[in-house]
Amino acid sequence: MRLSTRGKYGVKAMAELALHYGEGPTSLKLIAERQGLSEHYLEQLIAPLRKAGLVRSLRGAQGGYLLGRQPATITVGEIVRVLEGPIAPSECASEVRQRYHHCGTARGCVTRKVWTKLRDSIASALDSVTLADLCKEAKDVPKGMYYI
Amino acid sequence: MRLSTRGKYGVKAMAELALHYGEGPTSLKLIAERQGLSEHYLEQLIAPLRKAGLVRSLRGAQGGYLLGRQPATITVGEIVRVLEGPIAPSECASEVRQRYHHCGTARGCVTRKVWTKLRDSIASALDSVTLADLCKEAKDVPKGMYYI
DNA sequence: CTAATTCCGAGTCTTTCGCTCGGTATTCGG
DNA sequence: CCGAATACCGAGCGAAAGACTCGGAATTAG
Repeated sequence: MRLSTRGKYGVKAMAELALHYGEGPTSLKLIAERQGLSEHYLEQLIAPLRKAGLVRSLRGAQGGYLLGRQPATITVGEIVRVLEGPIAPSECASEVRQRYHHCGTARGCVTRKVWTKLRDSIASALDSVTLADLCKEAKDVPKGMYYI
Repeated sequence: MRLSTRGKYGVKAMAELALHYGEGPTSLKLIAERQGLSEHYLEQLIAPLRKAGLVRSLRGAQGGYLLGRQPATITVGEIVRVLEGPIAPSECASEVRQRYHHCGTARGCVTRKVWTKLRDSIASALDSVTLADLCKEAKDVPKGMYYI
């Protein structure tokens, strides 16, 4: 039940963009620095985000990235799905319909319902938080703090 | 956001035991057959379940495994935690307190709150389903069905 | 023109998954 | 008492995923 770094870093990067929404483009270098991430690795993550329209890019010097939409309209769930694929604790409970997926269980899959419930629970948790929400919280967080 | 096979198979195996609760021990071989799993692999999963007291074992011929407690008192969350460790979408949001975990973010970790919310959401979904619940559902499920 | 960027594809090292295998200890049925 | 059935144990292993790194091409502000 771990999120990979793709999802985690992706949300961090998007949050960074949200924090500077309306201030012009932010370069990857700056995002990476401010969030403590590898710039080269971030490159790989931002590409799909751009293709999905969640960010816009400006090339060349003084270029960088901008949010594709307003912070309040972008949810964490959307970002995670772009970077990690459909939410699915188990194959048989994917948001994307699996055709002819067979559990290989003689009596039918007893556990499928739990995973479906879990999937919905995850999705609704992630879909209920927007980048705007993250920004609001960010103001309460002191700088350079250690989290325990 | 995928559960590994450890969690999935573990819950299946436990459900199998629950379905035959009160009928004497069930051998691994039988569990594996009925749920379509590898017997050898199941061995590895049942060991920690036994150590955690979720199952009891009887050695020797005609031996096998029994639920350690009544089906209604064993939750899916408990099983998953035994087999996959503490629920934690991100290190910084583990159920088990991480001491001195640092996010490496200049302005403090903006995203931690979402992951904590997500963690709680996952935990409550998994903790709200017991083996008894799975058994109740199992009766509605026709045999050998393909799930789409 | 040049420096700062985005964009792209390939390569690499490590860890985790998902098993398999071989053997030992224990216990029941006959 | 013997043998078959079972639980128990530890090692090993191939494939896949994860988490990056690297080098270079295209683009654009100044």
